[in-house]
Amino acid sequence: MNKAYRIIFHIDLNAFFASCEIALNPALKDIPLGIGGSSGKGVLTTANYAARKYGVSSAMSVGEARRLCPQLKLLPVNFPLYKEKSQQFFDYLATYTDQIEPASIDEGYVDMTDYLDGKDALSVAKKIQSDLKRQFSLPCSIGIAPNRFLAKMASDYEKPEGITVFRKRTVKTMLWPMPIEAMHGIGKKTVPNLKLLGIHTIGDLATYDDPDKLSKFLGNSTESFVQKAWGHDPTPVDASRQGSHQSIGQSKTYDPPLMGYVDALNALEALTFRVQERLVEADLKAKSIAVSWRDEAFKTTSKQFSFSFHTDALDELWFEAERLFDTLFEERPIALLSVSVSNLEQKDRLVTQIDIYDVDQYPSKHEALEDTLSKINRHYQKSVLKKGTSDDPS
DNA sequence: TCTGGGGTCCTAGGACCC
DNA sequence: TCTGGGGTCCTAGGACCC
Repeated sequence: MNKAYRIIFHIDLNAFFASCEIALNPALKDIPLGIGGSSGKGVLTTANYAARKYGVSSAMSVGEARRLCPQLKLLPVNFPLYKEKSQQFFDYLATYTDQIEPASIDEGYVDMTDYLDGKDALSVAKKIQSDLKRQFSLPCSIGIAPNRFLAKMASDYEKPEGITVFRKRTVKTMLWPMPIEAMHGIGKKTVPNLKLLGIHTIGDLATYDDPDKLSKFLGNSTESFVQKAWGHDPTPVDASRQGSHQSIGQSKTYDPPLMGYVDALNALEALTFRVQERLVEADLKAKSIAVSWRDEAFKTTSKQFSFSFHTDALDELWFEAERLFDTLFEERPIALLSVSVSNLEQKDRLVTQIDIYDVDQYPSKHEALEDTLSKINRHYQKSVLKKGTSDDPS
């Protein structure tokens, strides 16, 4: 960990959901395949490369995909399968080093510096690529570079199944000619703004001479974007992020939209239930909960509440979810509902703050629970009452 | 061609504290 | 009667990513 020069791999599984389906059923390999939207609505999460030849891509609506490729085969999302394949992928990487930072279900940064220790990076990358294909039927692209940003850009350079090395000294010849929209972190809202400044390539961004104008569009991140355009990225691979969460959320699109309060509340309950389940599975407790909904014009409204404590209790989460929803509810169609918890803490790292009850004091666990619930309810009524009067001008 | 479901991080204003 | 400067936390919304 003390070498000045680091060698980072960014490994990206190609057309991941589709590749998982093909691993399960190899006959699908050469058939144009889309994952998601199998109800005939919605968008595709993934398209395999046979479908991409027709211009079909991820996030495309099923209608348009069908228009481009009428024979497209659609499969529903099989998330448990993808989780399993993802686990195989990261377990395999762990045979090299523990310096792995997952970036999503199908990609990760790996600091290979210590492992390589003089070995040829390109040969190792080739072995990783062929092992993943042979053992798990997972095709991938690999970027090799001295930092995370360059490694990410390198893995994008050739897809599918490419291996690309980005060096500091090739930044001007390989990175700079790339269009600005290819830069990781620059999205479709920012691109037109940058083009207005005459910035069309990553090189244009690197050499732009008016940082004040830039920061109008890039804010506090201006410096870091410009540094990245020069091939600099000091952010280390952070292995502690393995399996960690900043938030856990469940959302669902309703088509047709939900119309009434009761239907919406039922839907909200199901979402809250799942969130709580996942929270418990992850051994976490949350301090904040948020409810949001989207109307038919795609406008999203949200409301959030922070407890004075961390919790994973369904009654507490549901009480707040429902209350938040009540303050948001309007008699209008609801196209999407979402419940999410954040401000998470590992359960075993939390000290029990209040000893609410001592089971031994009570004749039965049931009575203990009843008493606790009524305490909690009183607590909530008080806090709601307080909140209700806080706008009072007196 | 209308727009899934899972996330992360940033921004800006306000409350509150010292 | 007017009112600094620094810091933290909270909230709503938005950009971006896969």
